[in-house]
Amino acid sequence: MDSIVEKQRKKNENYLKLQQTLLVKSILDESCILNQSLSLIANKWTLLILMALMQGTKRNSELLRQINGISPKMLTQTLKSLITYGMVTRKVFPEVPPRVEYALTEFGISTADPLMALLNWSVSWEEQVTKLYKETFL
Amino acid sequence: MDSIVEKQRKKNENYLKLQQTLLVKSILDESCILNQSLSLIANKWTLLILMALMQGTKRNSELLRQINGISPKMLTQTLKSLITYGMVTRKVFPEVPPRVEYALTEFGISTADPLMALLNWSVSWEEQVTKLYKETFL
DNA sequence: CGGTATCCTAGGCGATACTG
DNA sequence: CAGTATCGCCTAGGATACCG
Repeated sequence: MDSIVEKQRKKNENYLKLQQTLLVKSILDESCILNQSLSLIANKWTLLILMALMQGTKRNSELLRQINGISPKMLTQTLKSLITYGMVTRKVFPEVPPRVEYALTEFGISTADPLMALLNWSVSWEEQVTKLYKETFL
Repeated sequence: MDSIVEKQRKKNENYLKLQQTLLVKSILDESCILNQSLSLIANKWTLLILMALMQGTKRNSELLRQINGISPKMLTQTLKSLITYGMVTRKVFPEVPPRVEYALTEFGISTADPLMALLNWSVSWEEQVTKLYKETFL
């Protein structure tokens, strides 16, 4: 575990790095690289599917059961886009009844990095975030 | 700079950490903490405003000029939500003509952590991300 | 200068029903 | 089991015009 001082140092480091990056890359544009990547993963179910598949290969029905509230349509739809993104692979077994397995590609697995950072941030500001979410969206 | 081997180790670490977290926290829900925090920052202009303010205190007109494509309405609207989120402060100077300055709070600055992680990921998969973004949204 | 108010549209998302 | 097809809502976001 990092000490508090260490965490503070890291925080300022990232703050300064972002400032520098701003000067180098033109990212104050609606199609900046940050918005581009966000638009790929910031959908209602994308995260949840990625997270579920981090546990390993899963079938359609497993995902349907484990992801709370998702409909078959949205599951298929989101999986489709994840496949075209190259984040998920789809493997069909020619059996009766049919069996289809979904798994993460290397690209899909790589999303664990930003997601972990977001999770760490979310947890360290959890009270604030949850309060705001409730007030704003519920 | 980390070596390639070191980067690979870190990647697997995050992958495994996420797996473990899944077991502990119930995050396969549409109001999981990850989706909650994403819903706060994953809007079209939120990121850009946060990034712009990482450079320091700014006036309304400065933001309007620096953020490519944003309309006055969306700037005000997004700033408002950022203020209720406690990420941005608004300071009015009683002058003529009026002057208003926006700055990041500690909470706002803290978003540099997940944003930096997302930026690192975006850059290391830039070719892929940009290609997908173009195909999907343009 | 720094906002509001009003109207409008595209598309994300849901519900329901049907197929191989 | 693992999908498609259809319809329809709702709201984020844009255009435009008007205050203090």
